[in-house]
Amino acid sequence: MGRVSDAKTRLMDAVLELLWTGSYGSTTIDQICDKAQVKKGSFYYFFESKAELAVEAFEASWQSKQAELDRIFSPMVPPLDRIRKYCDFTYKIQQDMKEKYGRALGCPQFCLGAEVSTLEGPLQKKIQQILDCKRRYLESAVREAHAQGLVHAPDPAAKARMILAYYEGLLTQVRIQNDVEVLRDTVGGIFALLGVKETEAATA
Amino acid sequence: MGRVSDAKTRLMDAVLELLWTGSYGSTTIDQICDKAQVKKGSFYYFFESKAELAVEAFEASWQSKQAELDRIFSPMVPPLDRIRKYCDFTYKIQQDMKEKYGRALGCPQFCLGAEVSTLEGPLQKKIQQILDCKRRYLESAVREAHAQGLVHAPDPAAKARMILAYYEGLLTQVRIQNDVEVLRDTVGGIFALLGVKETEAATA
DNA sequence: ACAATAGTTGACTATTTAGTCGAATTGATT
DNA sequence: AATCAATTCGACTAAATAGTCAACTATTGT
Repeated sequence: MGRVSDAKTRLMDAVLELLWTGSYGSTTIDQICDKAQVKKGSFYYFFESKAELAVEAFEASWQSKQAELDRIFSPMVPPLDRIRKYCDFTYKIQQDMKEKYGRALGCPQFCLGAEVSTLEGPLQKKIQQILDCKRRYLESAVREAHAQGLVHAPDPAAKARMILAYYEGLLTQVRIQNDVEVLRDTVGGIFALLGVKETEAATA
Repeated sequence: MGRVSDAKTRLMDAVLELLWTGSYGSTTIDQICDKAQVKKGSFYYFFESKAELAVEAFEASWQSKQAELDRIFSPMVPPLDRIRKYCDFTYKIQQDMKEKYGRALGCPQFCLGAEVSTLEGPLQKKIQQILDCKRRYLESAVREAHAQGLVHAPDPAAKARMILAYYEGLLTQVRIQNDVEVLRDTVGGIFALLGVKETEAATA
């Protein structure tokens, strides 16, 4: 019983947007409440701190993102095509955000991770966990590509780490330079890291 | 005439340390003043804001870093060796910082850039400028490696951007995971991006 | 020695931000 | 339609942070 509300969801949406378009440090609880149209009393009814809200918000948004990644990294798709699709997907998101906010925004997890990683605590843990998930998607694709003889990658986990570093590094450059075109040849770089032969790379 | 002081330098040292071990948003003017042993009145005597201090501090620290980079990227050194030396240099710094602060810290410019890039303004400009400088060091090495037939890189600027993305991405992972060993095979990844032949890579 | 200048100080105000609480309201359940 | 848990609200306090200023001090050049 009792009344129902989507205020919690609104708060989570608001914090995600504010963190992405700004930063953790620059985002205040008042700002979050304003954007979510929720009074501060209600904020503290649902969450005990900005950090706790951020953890729940990232967790929830990651859940829905995973659904898309499951499609992109489907075992039904040839492994190198998964990577191509992933790059296209990312590029589109960045374009949309630039359209929507007038600014390229990069990767929310990676940026937040860089900002809060010296604090320790549940938020930093959650970020680490999400980034590790991303790596494992890549790892599975690399492993299969290796098994199929498309690349030489006896240690797929290590290769995936390299790819993720490159990929997140590019996205952060996109944010810093406010230029989506930095992503232009993401796939090229990843394939170079994998040592994909030109002939394989050309295959659509 | 008048009295002399190194308070300005102390403030710049303090802010660099606080930004690196923490973040821009988490660093307050009071904290900076405490660490530098300078009273707030003096802070505002020298600087008009945290942002202005940060710009001057990054500029100064970059000046001294450039001296080291000029040595590492000396035209007297074979181009691929420059890259090797640069990676070693970076690895040592990260180790020292982990030793000193009990934490791996990554790249101060890149982390700060990711954090403040949506603000626009002189600080973000300064960061962009420094990162572009780094890219040009790499670019010159890539260009020469290409000229010497060590790699195929008809567009050295683009290759340098890729390398920088990978390199900064790794450093940020170092920070997020608090693990310097992520840098273990930095050179390997860079050479893969460059398409260095195994035989060339082996050359010491 | 002393004037001029560069730097220092602490005590102050103003503003922003976090966090609290009790009373009011709403809507699902019975 | 009565109940009551879930939620909302606003007005509050407390704390942290930014920023100001006039008086003070030390150093340097003449």
